[in-house]
Amino acid sequence: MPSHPAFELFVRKLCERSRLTDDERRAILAIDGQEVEIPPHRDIVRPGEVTEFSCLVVSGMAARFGQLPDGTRQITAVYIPGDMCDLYSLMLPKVEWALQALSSRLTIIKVPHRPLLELVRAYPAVAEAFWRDCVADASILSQWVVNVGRRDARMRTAHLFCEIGLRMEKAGLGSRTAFQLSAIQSQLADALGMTPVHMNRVIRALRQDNLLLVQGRDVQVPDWDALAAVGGFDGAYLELDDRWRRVE
Amino acid sequence: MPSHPAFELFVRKLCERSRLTDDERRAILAIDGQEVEIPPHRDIVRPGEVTEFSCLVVSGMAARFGQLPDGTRQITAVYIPGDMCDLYSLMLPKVEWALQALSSRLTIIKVPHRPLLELVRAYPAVAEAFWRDCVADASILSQWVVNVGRRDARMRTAHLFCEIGLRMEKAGLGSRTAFQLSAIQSQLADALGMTPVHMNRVIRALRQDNLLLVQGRDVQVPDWDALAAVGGFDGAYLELDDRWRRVE
DNA sequence: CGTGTACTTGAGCGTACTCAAACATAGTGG
DNA sequence: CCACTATGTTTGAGTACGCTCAAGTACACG
Repeated sequence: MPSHPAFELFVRKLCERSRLTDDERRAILAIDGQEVEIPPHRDIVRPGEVTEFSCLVVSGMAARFGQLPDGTRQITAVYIPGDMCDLYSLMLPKVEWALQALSSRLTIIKVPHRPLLELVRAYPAVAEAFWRDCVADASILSQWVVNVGRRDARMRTAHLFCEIGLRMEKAGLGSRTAFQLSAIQSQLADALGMTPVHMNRVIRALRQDNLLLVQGRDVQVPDWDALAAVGGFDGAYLELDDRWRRVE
Repeated sequence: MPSHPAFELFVRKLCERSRLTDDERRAILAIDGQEVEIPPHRDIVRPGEVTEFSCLVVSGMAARFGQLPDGTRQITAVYIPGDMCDLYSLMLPKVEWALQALSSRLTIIKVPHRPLLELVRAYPAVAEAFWRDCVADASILSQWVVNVGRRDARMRTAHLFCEIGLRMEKAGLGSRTAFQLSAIQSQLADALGMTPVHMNRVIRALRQDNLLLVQGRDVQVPDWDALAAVGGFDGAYLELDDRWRRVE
């Protein structure tokens, strides 16, 4: 019986960073959960909640965000198919952020914590692989702070599109120069710490410079190196290759 | 033979979030490393480097930061005594950030990865405790993004001082209303994504409102609740209590 | 007593914000 | 087939927060 494609994608990503035996891989693929469709604007998990599952993205995109008392939101992570959102919660089930659909159509698999915990306790190598996945997520988060804190709106935007493009390409969902982005401008603004109006102007400016063409879902990058230069982008932080992984 | 106080502090922090047996605690305390003093403005680790140790802060403060091509810096984490900086690097030895002294006097213990790895492989509960520590660090990082992305300079500053105060108090290094901060204004500016000049004005304004008194190393908070209100601070994200930790 | 480091203050400017409205586009029901 | 509605994008005008450049002050240290 073939396992779910999203799990295959997830395991493939893990194996890019960690060395897993066939046995361990099979053990991960044996896990399953409830596949659900999430309507837009509804929280999958809410801040302060104690969760009992992590979410594997099947199709569409999800985002993790923090919220201020006045309702202002800041997206702190974007998840694409094959990403296990909130793997963190396996170690700290009380989450301090919200998880929401970014796209109008999001399908996820709710993976219960219990079998995941049994898995990491049976296979230490899997525990390390999951831990490493969390660390890679934190590496992206760290870059996000730099992005929001020290780059201007134009650089920030270019940087985000480079990151998402590269991640989509690595996941086999289009190329870095042409992919589907299921997020509207005001959500991008929430990710980059700016207002929707200004977001619009920046995207427009990038389009006029022929650096970035966003039309509805479709994103096209005529000259990727140029966009990367504008964003000061260096993809090393994504930790997507295993050249320097510990192998002992 | 008594172990180093910094290790005691580290283990105490771990135990606030994770359940460890005496045996496991002793195993962690048995680790040691080289104690070194780090002069200011010198990197402990540099981006792109492959590290072979993590750093346990003994005294003073350290910071992790990202750097832009033009040399602009953004601090993404602040570490106080008892914190194991860069525990991340145990899983991903090639680091994408720099680690530097924040204070003029920083003493750390360079803890080699090898014994740490042997430890986590011998004691799965220790691996989980370390993993959980990384997740808590990421929780702080996530809040940092919200702080820099969506709060104005005044809120941001108040929030940072609330966070550091609370962490210092929990570590037994002063109270949230009176502690020693070994960072200069331009470093605070690097942490909050603003210029040193503006940082100065904001601190000054907070002082005039009798919310925050910073004088040299000394930080005093006349009315902590008021400062927390200004910063919209809720300490839950620090994950410093174990009420909701998984105990199974 | 000179030098270096950190802090303080001032003036002018620009990026990004706010408020507001117009314009697409797609879906829905009469 | 055309209002009608909802959602998202685009544009304009005015404002302000935080930046830059620049100078001056306080204090520690050799």
